[in-house]
Amino acid sequence: MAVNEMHQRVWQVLGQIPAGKVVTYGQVAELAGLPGQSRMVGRCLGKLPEGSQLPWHRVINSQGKISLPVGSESYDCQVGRLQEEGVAVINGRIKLSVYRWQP
DNA sequence: GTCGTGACATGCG
DNA sequence: ACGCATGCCACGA
Repeated sequence: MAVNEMHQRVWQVLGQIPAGKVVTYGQVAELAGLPGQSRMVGRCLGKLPEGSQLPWHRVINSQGKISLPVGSESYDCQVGRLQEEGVAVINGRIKLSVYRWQP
């Protein structure tokens, strides 16, 4: 089944994201070889184990915002980590023009 | 086996 | 800038 393989692709892409940078779901999907299937990326992250060690917090939507519900632990965790890595999060928004990782 | 939902993206009004 | 509608695919009820 290719599902497992595409998950692997996604994990690998996440690992390539440098600290202090962020990427959109579409970007990850494209790098993973799944153009247009950004939903799969998001679904994968949701299924991600807690001790996966993958920098899922560097993945945001095309609007430069975090897709998680505001007030949830994941959201808070993501924002905190991003800010620690030097990413400015203003009003829950990130400047993609500055922090977007481009390979 | 069908239906609805989801950590999305893009286009329109 | 914002909300609504459509497309894409996998998964659970």
